[in-house]
Amino acid sequence: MQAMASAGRTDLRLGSFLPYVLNNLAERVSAGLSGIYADEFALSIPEWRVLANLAEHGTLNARQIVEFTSMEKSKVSRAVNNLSRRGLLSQRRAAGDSRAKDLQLTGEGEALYRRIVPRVLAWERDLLDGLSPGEYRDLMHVLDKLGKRLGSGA
Amino acid sequence: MQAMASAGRTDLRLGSFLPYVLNNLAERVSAGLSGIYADEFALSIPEWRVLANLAEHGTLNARQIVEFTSMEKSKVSRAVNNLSRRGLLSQRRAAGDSRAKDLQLTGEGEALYRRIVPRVLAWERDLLDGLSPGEYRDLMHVLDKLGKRLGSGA
DNA sequence: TCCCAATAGTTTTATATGCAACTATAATGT
DNA sequence: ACATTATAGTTGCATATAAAACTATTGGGA
Repeated sequence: MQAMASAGRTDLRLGSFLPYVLNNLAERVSAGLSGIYADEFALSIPEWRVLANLAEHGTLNARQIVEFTSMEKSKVSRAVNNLSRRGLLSQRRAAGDSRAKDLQLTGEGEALYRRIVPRVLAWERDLLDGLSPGEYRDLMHVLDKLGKRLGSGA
Repeated sequence: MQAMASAGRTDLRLGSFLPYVLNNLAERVSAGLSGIYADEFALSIPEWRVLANLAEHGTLNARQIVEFTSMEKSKVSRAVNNLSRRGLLSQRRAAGDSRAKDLQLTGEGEALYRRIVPRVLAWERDLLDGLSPGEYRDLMHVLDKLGKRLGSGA
Protein backbone atom coordinates (compact mmCIF):
# COMPACT_ATOMS: atom_id res chain seq x y z
CA MET A 1 0.00 0.00 0.00
CA GLN A 2 1.28 3.47 -0.89
CA ALA A 3 1.75 5.91 1.94
CA MET A 4 0.82 8.88 -0.28
CA ALA A 5 3.40 10.91 1.50
CA SER A 6 5.51 13.50 -0.15
CA ALA A 7 6.49 10.23 -1.68
CA GLY A 8 4.42 9.59 -4.76
CA ARG A 9 5.47 13.00 -6.00
CA THR A 10 8.56 14.00 -7.87
CA ASP A 11 9.18 17.35 -6.28
CA LEU A 12 10.32 18.01 -2.77
CA ARG A 13 8.41 20.22 -0.39
CA LEU A 14 10.39 20.57 2.78
CA GLY A 15 7.32 21.31 4.87
CA SER A 16 5.99 17.83 4.19
CA PHE A 17 9.31 16.04 3.96
CA LEU A 18 9.42 13.89 7.05
CA PRO A 19 13.16 13.99 7.77
CA TYR A 20 13.14 17.75 7.62
CA VAL A 21 10.06 18.19 9.79
CA LEU A 22 11.26 15.62 12.27
CA ASN A 23 14.68 17.16 12.65
CA ASN A 24 13.43 20.66 13.06
CA LEU A 25 11.05 19.58 15.75
CA ALA A 26 13.54 17.35 17.53
CA GLU A 27 16.15 20.08 17.62
CA ARG A 28 13.76 22.60 19.04
CA VAL A 29 12.52 20.15 21.64
CA SER A 30 16.09 19.31 22.62
CA ALA A 31 17.00 22.95 22.87
CA GLY A 32 14.04 23.64 25.11
CA LEU A 33 14.68 20.71 27.39
CA SER A 34 18.43 21.11 27.60
CA GLY A 35 17.73 24.48 29.13
CA ILE A 36 16.69 22.50 32.18
CA TYR A 37 19.51 20.05 32.61
CA ALA A 38 22.24 22.31 31.33
CA ASP A 39 21.41 25.51 33.18
CA GLU A 40 20.07 24.06 36.39
CA PHE A 41 21.93 20.79 36.74
CA ALA A 42 25.08 21.32 34.66
CA LEU A 43 24.48 18.23 32.55
CA SER A 44 25.10 17.99 28.84
CA ILE A 45 22.59 16.12 26.71
CA PRO A 46 24.76 13.00 26.43
CA GLU A 47 25.32 13.04 30.19
CA TRP A 48 21.62 13.34 30.84
CA ARG A 49 20.90 10.42 28.53
CA VAL A 50 23.40 8.19 30.24
CA LEU A 51 22.04 9.16 33.63
CA ALA A 52 18.44 8.51 32.61
CA ASN A 53 19.23 5.16 31.07
CA LEU A 54 21.08 3.99 34.15
CA ALA A 55 18.25 5.20 36.34
CA GLU A 56 15.74 3.31 34.27
CA HIS A 57 17.62 0.08 33.59
CA GLY A 58 19.88 -0.27 36.60
CA THR A 59 23.37 -1.58 35.90
CA LEU A 60 24.51 -1.25 32.30
CA ASN A 61 27.81 -1.26 30.47
CA ALA A 62 28.81 1.30 27.87
CA ARG A 63 27.91 -0.92 24.94
CA GLN A 64 24.38 -1.29 26.20
CA ILE A 65 24.05 2.45 26.58
CA VAL A 66 25.23 2.82 23.01
CA GLU A 67 22.47 0.45 21.95
CA PHE A 68 19.77 2.21 23.92
CA THR A 69 20.70 5.71 22.84
CA SER A 70 22.28 5.19 19.43
CA MET A 71 24.99 7.63 20.46
CA GLU A 72 28.61 7.21 19.36
CA LYS A 73 30.61 5.02 21.69
CA SER A 74 33.21 7.74 22.19
CA LYS A 75 30.45 10.12 23.17
CA VAL A 76 29.16 7.61 25.69
CA SER A 77 32.67 7.01 27.00
CA ARG A 78 33.16 10.71 27.68
CA ALA A 79 29.75 11.21 29.23
CA VAL A 80 30.36 8.24 31.52
CA ASN A 81 33.71 9.63 32.61
CA ASN A 82 32.27 13.04 33.33
CA LEU A 83 29.50 11.57 35.44
CA SER A 84 31.99 9.32 37.18
CA ARG A 85 34.27 12.23 38.03
CA ARG A 86 31.33 14.02 39.57
CA GLY A 87 30.57 10.98 41.67
CA LEU A 88 27.22 10.39 40.01
CA LEU A 89 27.99 6.87 38.87
CA SER A 90 30.35 4.08 39.85
CA GLN A 91 32.27 1.74 37.58
CA ARG A 92 33.65 -1.68 38.22
CA ARG A 93 35.00 -4.42 35.99
CA ALA A 94 32.23 -6.71 34.87
CA ALA A 95 32.15 -10.13 36.49
CA GLY A 96 32.43 -12.33 33.43
CA ASP A 97 34.26 -9.97 31.06
CA SER A 98 37.09 -7.82 32.29
CA ARG A 99 37.00 -5.61 29.21
CA ALA A 100 33.55 -4.35 30.15
CA LYS A 101 32.60 -2.14 33.09
CA ASP A 102 29.38 -2.35 35.02
CA LEU A 103 28.04 1.15 35.41
CA GLN A 104 25.62 2.08 38.13
CA LEU A 105 24.30 5.31 39.59
CA THR A 106 25.54 6.26 43.02
CA GLY A 107 23.11 7.50 45.65
CA GLU A 108 24.08 10.99 44.61
CA GLY A 109 23.40 10.17 40.98
CA GLU A 110 19.97 8.81 41.83
CA ALA A 111 19.21 11.82 43.96
CA LEU A 112 20.10 14.17 41.12
CA TYR A 113 17.98 12.13 38.75
CA ARG A 114 15.01 12.35 41.09
CA ARG A 115 15.36 16.10 41.20
CA ILE A 116 15.42 16.36 37.43
CA VAL A 117 12.55 14.03 36.57
CA PRO A 118 9.67 16.21 37.75
CA ARG A 119 11.13 19.15 35.88
CA VAL A 120 11.37 17.41 32.53
CA LEU A 121 7.99 15.75 32.97
CA ALA A 122 6.44 19.13 33.63
CA TRP A 123 8.12 20.48 30.52
CA GLU A 124 6.79 17.60 28.48
CA ARG A 125 3.33 18.06 29.94
CA ASP A 126 3.30 21.68 28.84
CA LEU A 127 4.24 20.62 25.36
CA LEU A 128 1.70 17.82 25.13
CA ASP A 129 -1.09 19.72 26.72
CA GLY A 130 -3.13 20.57 23.69
CA LEU A 131 -2.90 17.14 22.12
CA SER A 132 -5.90 14.92 22.67
CA PRO A 133 -5.25 11.48 24.16
CA GLY A 134 -5.90 10.06 20.71
CA GLU A 135 -3.43 12.36 19.04
CA TYR A 136 -0.80 11.48 21.58
CA ARG A 137 -1.42 7.77 21.15
CA ASP A 138 -1.30 8.04 17.36
CA LEU A 139 1.92 9.97 17.52
CA MET A 140 3.73 7.51 19.74
CA HIS A 141 2.39 4.60 17.77
CA VAL A 142 3.65 5.93 14.45
CA LEU A 143 6.99 7.05 15.82
CA ASP A 144 7.46 3.60 17.23
CA LYS A 145 6.58 2.03 13.92
CA LEU A 146 9.07 4.23 12.09
CA GLY A 147 11.73 3.41 14.65
CA LYS A 148 11.27 -0.26 14.02
CA ARG A 149 11.47 0.19 10.26
CA LEU A 150 14.74 2.06 10.63
CA GLY A 151 16.09 -0.64 12.87
CA SER A 152 15.77 -3.31 10.23
CA GLY A 153 15.21 -2.41 6.60
CA ALA A 154 15.95 1.23 5.85
CA MET B 1 -8.08 18.01 28.71
CA GLN B 2 -5.14 15.93 29.83
CA ALA B 3 -3.00 14.32 27.21
CA MET B 4 -2.44 11.21 29.36
CA ALA B 5 1.08 11.15 28.12
CA SER B 6 3.98 10.05 30.20
CA ALA B 7 2.75 13.25 31.77
CA GLY B 8 0.22 12.50 34.44
CA ARG B 9 2.78 10.14 35.93
CA THR B 10 5.57 10.90 38.29
CA ASP B 11 8.16 8.52 36.95
CA LEU B 12 9.99 8.76 33.69
CA ARG B 13 9.96 6.00 31.12
CA LEU B 14 12.27 6.93 28.30
CA GLY B 15 10.45 4.77 25.80
CA SER B 16 7.36 6.91 26.14
CA PHE B 17 9.10 10.20 26.81
CA LEU B 18 8.48 12.22 23.70
CA PRO B 19 11.72 14.23 23.57
CA TYR B 20 13.75 11.06 23.87
CA VAL B 21 11.79 9.11 21.27
CA LEU B 22 11.74 12.05 18.91
CA ASN B 23 15.44 12.64 19.13
CA ASN B 24 16.42 9.05 18.70
CA LEU B 25 14.28 8.78 15.62
CA ALA B 26 15.40 12.08 14.15
CA GLU B 27 19.04 11.22 14.61
CA ARG B 28 18.68 7.88 12.95
CA VAL B 29 16.73 9.37 10.07
CA SER B 30 19.37 12.04 9.62
CA ALA B 31 22.15 9.50 9.70
CA GLY B 32 20.43 7.40 7.07
CA LEU B 33 19.71 10.30 4.77
CA SER B 34 23.03 12.03 5.15
CA GLY B 35 24.54 8.88 3.71
CA ILE B 36 23.07 10.10 0.44
CA TYR B 37 24.12 13.71 0.32
CA ALA B 38 27.40 13.25 2.12
CA ASP B 39 28.76 10.18 0.35
CA GLU B 40 27.37 10.77 -3.11
CA PHE B 41 27.16 14.54 -3.34
CA ALA B 42 29.72 15.75 -0.79
CA LEU B 43 27.20 17.93 1.01
CA SER B 44 26.98 18.35 4.76
CA ILE B 45 23.56 18.48 6.36
CA PRO B 46 23.62 22.27 6.78
CA GLU B 47 24.71 22.66 3.15
CA TRP B 48 21.91 20.41 1.99
CA ARG B 49 19.37 22.40 3.99
CA VAL B 50 20.50 25.67 2.53
CA LEU B 51 20.44 24.22 -0.96
CA ALA B 52 16.96 22.77 -0.51
CA ASN B 53 15.54 25.97 0.91
CA LEU B 54 16.93 28.05 -1.92
CA ALA B 55 15.58 25.56 -4.43
CA GLU B 56 12.18 25.71 -2.87
CA HIS B 57 11.86 29.40 -2.11
CA GLY B 58 14.01 31.02 -4.78
CA THR B 59 16.05 34.00 -3.65
CA LEU B 60 16.60 34.26 0.08
CA ASN B 61 19.02 36.00 2.37
CA ALA B 62 20.84 34.32 5.24
CA ARG B 63 18.45 35.62 7.86
CA GLN B 64 15.51 34.03 6.08
CA ILE B 65 17.34 30.73 5.88
CA VAL B 66 17.95 30.96 9.60
CA GLU B 67 14.22 31.40 10.12
CA PHE B 68 13.26 28.50 7.88
CA THR B 69 15.76 26.05 9.28
CA SER B 70 16.25 27.28 12.85
CA MET B 71 19.98 26.72 12.39
CA GLU B 72 22.56 29.04 13.97
CA LYS B 73 23.39 32.03 11.83
CA SER B 74 27.09 31.16 11.87
CA LYS B 75 26.24 27.69 10.64
CA VAL B 76 24.21 29.15 7.82
CA SER B 77 26.98 31.62 7.01
CA ARG B 78 29.51 28.83 6.65
CA ALA B 79 27.23 26.59 4.66
CA VAL B 80 26.48 29.46 2.29
CA ASN B 81 30.16 30.18 1.80
CA ASN B 82 30.93 26.55 1.08
CA LEU B 83 28.19 26.34 -1.51
CA SER B 84 29.30 29.62 -2.98
CA ARG B 85 32.90 28.47 -3.31
CA ARG B 86 31.68 25.41 -5.15
CA GLY B 87 29.73 27.62 -7.52
CA LEU B 88 26.39 26.22 -6.41
CA LEU B 89 24.93 29.56 -5.39
CA SER B 90 25.50 33.21 -6.19
CA GLN B 91 25.45 36.14 -3.81
CA ARG B 92 24.82 39.79 -4.47
CA ARG B 93 24.09 42.76 -2.24
CA ALA B 94 20.39 43.12 -1.67
CA ALA B 95 18.70 45.95 -3.50
CA GLY B 96 17.22 47.84 -0.58
CA ASP B 97 19.64 46.82 2.17
CA SER B 98 23.34 46.61 1.48
CA ARG B 99 24.01 44.63 4.64
CA ALA B 100 22.02 41.73 3.30
CA LYS B 101 22.90 39.46 0.42
CA ASP B 102 20.44 37.92 -1.97
CA LEU B 103 21.32 34.27 -2.33
CA GLN B 104 20.25 32.25 -5.31
CA LEU B 105 21.16 28.86 -6.73
CA THR B 106 23.23 28.86 -9.86
CA GLY B 107 22.33 26.58 -12.76
CA GLU B 108 24.86 24.16 -11.39
CA GLY B 109 23.26 24.36 -7.96
CA GLU B 110 19.86 23.65 -9.38
CA ALA B 111 21.20 20.78 -11.41
CA LEU B 112 22.76 19.22 -8.34
CA TYR B 113 19.53 19.68 -6.43
CA ARG B 114 17.56 17.97 -9.17
CA ARG B 115 19.90 15.01 -9.01
CA ILE B 116 19.50 14.71 -5.25
CA VAL B 117 15.73 15.07 -4.96
CA PRO B 118 14.73 11.72 -6.45
CA ARG B 119 17.24 9.98 -4.23
CA VAL B 120 15.98 11.46 -0.99
CA LEU B 121 12.35 11.02 -2.01
CA ALA B 122 13.02 7.37 -2.70
CA TRP B 123 14.65 7.04 0.68
CA GLU B 124 11.67 8.67 2.35
CA ARG B 125 9.29 6.46 0.40
CA ASP B 126 11.08 3.36 1.67
CA LEU B 127 10.71 4.60 5.20
CA LEU B 128 7.06 5.59 4.90
CA ASP B 129 6.03 2.55 2.97
CA GLY B 130 4.37 0.59 5.70
CA LEU B 131 2.43 3.50 7.11
CA SER B 132 -1.15 3.72 6.00
CA PRO B 133 -2.25 7.01 4.46
CA GLY B 134 -4.10 7.72 7.70
CA GLU B 135 -1.08 7.06 9.84
CA TYR B 136 1.02 9.36 7.70
CA ARG B 137 -1.58 12.09 7.87
CA ASP B 138 -1.91 11.76 11.64
CA LEU B 139 1.83 11.91 12.05
CA MET B 140 2.30 15.06 10.04
CA HIS B 141 -0.69 16.68 11.66
CA VAL B 142 0.56 16.08 15.17
CA LEU B 143 4.15 17.04 14.37
CA ASP B 144 2.85 20.25 12.90
CA LYS B 145 0.77 20.93 15.98
CA LEU B 146 3.73 20.35 18.25
CA GLY B 147 5.87 22.62 16.10
CA LYS B 148 3.36 25.42 16.51
CA ARG B 149 3.23 24.97 20.26
CA LEU B 150 6.99 25.20 20.46
CA GLY B 151 6.96 28.27 18.32
CA SER B 152 4.83 30.26 20.73
CA GLY B 153 4.26 29.05 24.25
CA ALA B 154 6.70 26.37 25.31
C1' DT C 1 47.71 -24.74 22.53
C1' DC C 2 48.34 -21.07 19.44
C1' DC C 3 46.71 -17.80 16.15
C1' DC C 4 43.46 -14.71 14.49
C1' DA C 5 39.32 -12.34 14.41
C1' DA C 6 35.93 -9.98 17.30
C1' DT C 7 34.65 -7.02 21.09
C1' DA C 8 34.72 -3.27 25.13
C1' DG C 9 36.28 0.81 25.88
C1' DT C 10 39.71 4.87 25.41
C1' DT C 11 42.26 8.22 23.00
C1' DT C 12 43.88 10.82 19.05
C1' DT C 13 42.93 13.87 15.37
C1' DA C 14 40.59 16.57 12.24
C1' DT C 15 36.48 18.94 11.73
C1' DA C 16 32.05 21.03 13.17
C1' DT C 17 29.69 23.59 16.31
C1' DG C 18 27.78 27.36 19.42
C1' DC C 19 28.56 31.55 21.36
C1' DA C 20 30.28 35.96 21.67
C1' DA C 21 32.71 39.63 19.64
C1' DC C 22 33.08 42.22 15.67
C1' DT C 23 32.18 45.10 11.10
C1' DA C 24 29.14 47.36 8.37
C1' DT C 25 24.81 49.25 7.37
C1' DA C 26 20.14 50.71 8.55
C1' DA C 27 16.50 52.55 11.42
C1' DT C 28 14.86 55.36 15.23
C1' DG C 29 14.41 59.16 18.33
C1' DT C 30 15.41 63.76 19.57
C1' DA D 1 21.75 66.05 11.57
C1' DC D 2 23.38 63.26 15.32
C1' DA D 3 23.66 59.82 18.59
C1' DT D 4 21.66 55.45 19.82
C1' DT D 5 20.06 51.14 18.97
C1' DA D 6 19.02 47.32 16.00
C1' DT D 7 20.09 44.26 12.28
C1' DA D 8 22.83 41.34 8.50
C1' DG D 9 26.44 38.72 8.25
C1' DT D 10 31.38 37.14 9.47
C1' DT D 11 34.94 35.53 12.35
C1' DG D 12 37.68 33.99 16.56
C1' DC D 13 37.76 30.87 20.05
C1' DA D 14 36.79 27.28 23.10
C1' DT D 15 34.31 23.12 23.11
C1' DA D 16 32.00 19.06 21.13
C1' DT D 17 31.91 15.72 17.87
C1' DA D 18 32.73 11.64 14.49
C1' DA D 19 35.73 8.54 12.76
C1' DA D 20 39.77 5.95 13.04
C1' DA D 21 43.59 4.13 15.54
C1' DC D 22 44.72 1.98 19.56
C1' DT D 23 44.83 -1.18 24.09
C1' DA D 24 43.23 -4.91 26.43
C1' DT D 25 40.62 -8.88 26.66
C1' DT D 26 37.82 -12.60 24.88
C1' DG D 27 36.27 -16.30 21.77
C1' DG D 28 36.93 -19.38 18.26
C1' DG D 29 38.82 -22.34 15.18
C1' DA D 30 42.93 -25.20 13.32
